Amino acid sequence: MTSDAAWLSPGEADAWLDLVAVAELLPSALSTQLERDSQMNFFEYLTLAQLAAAPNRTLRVSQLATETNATTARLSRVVTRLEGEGLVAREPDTSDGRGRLVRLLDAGVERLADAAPGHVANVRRLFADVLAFEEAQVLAATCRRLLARLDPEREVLARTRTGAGGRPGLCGPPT
Amino acid sequence: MTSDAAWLSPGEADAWLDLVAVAELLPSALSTQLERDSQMNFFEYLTLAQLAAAPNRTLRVSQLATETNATTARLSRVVTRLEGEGLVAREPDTSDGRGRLVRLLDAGVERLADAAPGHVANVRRLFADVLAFEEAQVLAATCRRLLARLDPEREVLARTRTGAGGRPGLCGPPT
DNA sequence: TCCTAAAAGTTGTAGGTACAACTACATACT
DNA sequence: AGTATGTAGTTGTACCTACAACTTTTAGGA
Repeated sequence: MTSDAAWLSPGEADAWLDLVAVAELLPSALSTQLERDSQMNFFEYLTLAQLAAAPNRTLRVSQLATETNATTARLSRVVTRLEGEGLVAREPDTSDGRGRLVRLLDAGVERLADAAPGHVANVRRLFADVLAFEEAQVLAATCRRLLARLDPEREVLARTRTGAGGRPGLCGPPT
Repeated sequence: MTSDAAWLSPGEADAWLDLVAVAELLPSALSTQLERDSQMNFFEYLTLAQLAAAPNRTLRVSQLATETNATTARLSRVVTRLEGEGLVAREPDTSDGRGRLVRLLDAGVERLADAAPGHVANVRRLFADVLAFEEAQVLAATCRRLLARLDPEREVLARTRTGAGGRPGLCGPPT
């Protein structure tokens, strides 16, 4: 929007590096806490949380992938892990034989509920308690503009039913 | 700053998830382009770029680590890789026998110069061309507040000599 | 119906990263 | 000097993820 010169201006470059630093440090900060306190990484937490928010606690692999910002390959491996711990189950998709459904089991709900308080406290410490509400909203709006470039399909596929379950694991305990 | 309730408000949670999505997608988007076009990942690019900006193209391992938002363990492995490709060299630190210096070699400068146009074009596409300058500055200010929590030592250690070399590889070609 | 093209998942393989343990050196204190 | 404590960096090990190839199923024509 500013110019289309070959290089970045110093101001742009500094801003860019600040964003890159956050992107680099944030995921590991989340996973570190969860691995220490709850024997799971952040991606697994997000997977369980998205399933908990889904109707019938069930989601197609591909839909779960878009909601967790991952590829189906990555998700397949994670589901295998979670399945091995008895937290989720795979079921056939009767409406389309290619797909498979992933369902959150009671043990998974329990595991999410156990992990949630510590995780949310961490999110408050790293994010919610640092920014004023207004500031967080401005940040989110900017992030959504970036996401339109980072993952154009996101607009189309995801957010169809977002927030339906009240975001268990963030806004409240999983039911 | 807003409240210290146990859970997040829906507005906070949505904002949080937008930031998390950016943090998840941004690094891989950068690495994908660099691996395709220049046979290096984003972390390696950043390492070379920070060295290029350093006086005498030389930095201590620990300082290079803070400037790339990494641990020394991770950096040690990356330096070994870059050394194997003849892009950097390790030298003893005469002022402190514990430390080691990493110096960017001419081949490394060349490699960075080759990779820079494609990478910067990607940064423009994903970031600089998406946001107005003002918007990017606001984003950066917010990121810096988050970084204060994510990495408290950052304030102390880094940014001592930041920008000294004009950010080669972002604001211009490496000299 | 048959055949081709596309979509959904899964997995072999390779490579990067984290944690913790370890070596080597420096600093402080007695 | 001599010892204890801390710092800088490296590496063994285990785990996670990416890419690409592959299987299965669906959808769209000829």
